[in-house]
Amino acid sequence: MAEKISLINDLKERGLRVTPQRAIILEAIEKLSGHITAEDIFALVQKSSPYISLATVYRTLDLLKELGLITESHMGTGTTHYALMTHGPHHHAVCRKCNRSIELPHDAFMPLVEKLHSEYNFIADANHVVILGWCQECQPED
Amino acid sequence: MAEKISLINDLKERGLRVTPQRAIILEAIEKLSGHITAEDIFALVQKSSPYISLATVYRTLDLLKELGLITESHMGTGTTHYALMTHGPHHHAVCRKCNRSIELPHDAFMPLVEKLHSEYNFIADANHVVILGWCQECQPED
DNA sequence: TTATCTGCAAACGATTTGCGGCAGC
DNA sequence: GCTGCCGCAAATCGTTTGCAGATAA
Repeated sequence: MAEKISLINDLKERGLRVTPQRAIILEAIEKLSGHITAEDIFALVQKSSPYISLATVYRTLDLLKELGLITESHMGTGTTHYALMTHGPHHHAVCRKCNRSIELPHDAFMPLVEKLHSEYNFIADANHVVILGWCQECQPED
Repeated sequence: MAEKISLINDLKERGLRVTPQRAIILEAIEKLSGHITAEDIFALVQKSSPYISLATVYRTLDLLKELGLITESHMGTGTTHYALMTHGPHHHAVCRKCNRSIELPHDAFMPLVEKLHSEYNFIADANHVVILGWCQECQPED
C-alpha cells in the first residue's frame, strides 16, 4: 500500500518534480503487473485523466528506466514491454500465443550466468531475461 | 565455398525464383557473419549493385526466416538483428559495449530449458537466445 | 507465357522531439 | 518566479505494402 510512496520519493530525491501526471502513471504501472506496453499504460491512465498524453507516458517510462525502477524488454513484436523492477532480479517466460507470462526466480538462471562467467569470461546482465515459448495451455499438440 | 549453393537450392526446391538480387543478398549475409541488421546487408549489397532496394532486402529476410535459414533477435535497440542458422540451434552472448558476440553451444541452455518444462510446463522456444552483458575486455572495472 | 519478383514511393506503427504555455517547488 | 514539465502536432526511425512493370522458369 505504501509502495508508491517510495517511487515518488525516488523522484523527489533526485530533484525531480512529482506532478499529478507522474503519480497517475506510476499508479497505473503498479496496477498493471507483468509485461506492459506504453499503450497499456496510456489506455488505463486515460480512464482517470483523459488529458494525459502518450508522449508523457513515454517520457515517464524513460525516467523510470534511468532511475532503474523498471526494465525494458523486446520480444518478438515491434513493441517494447516494460516491467516493474520490484524485488530484485527476476525473469519471465512469455507465451508466444496467449502472452501470459510466468515469473521465474533468479536462481533458475544462476547456473547459466555462472557458466558464462567461468567459461567465457562474460558478465551477463541478467536482470530481466525474457524467454519466449508456449505455456501449458497453448502448446502445439502434434 | 559451396555453402551458398545450398541456400540457393533451398529456394529452388520450394519453387521460388533465384534472382540476381536474392543471390547477392544471400552472399552478403554470409559475408557479414554474426548479428546483422537489414541496414548492414543493404549497405554491403549497395556496393555491388546500387539498384537493389531496401524493401527487397526485407522481403528476402522474411523469406529466409520462413525457410528457417536465419533467426531473428531483438536486443536492446529498436532494430531487429538477424543471424544465419548454420548449424542447428545455438545462442549468442552479446556485449553491450563493443557488440562483439560469443557463440554459445545449445547445451549451455539445456538445463534451463528442461527446468522450464518440468517445473513450469513451459516449452521454451530456445532456438536462438540472446544474452546481453559485457565481454572480457569491456567489463566495468568499478 | 505467366506467376513471381522487383523498385518505387507512400503508408505504417512505435517512439521522439520542438515549442509555447503551465505549474510544482 | 524560475525551471522543469506538459500537451500538441509534426518529425523520425525501422519496417511493410500497393501497384505497375520486369523477368526467371
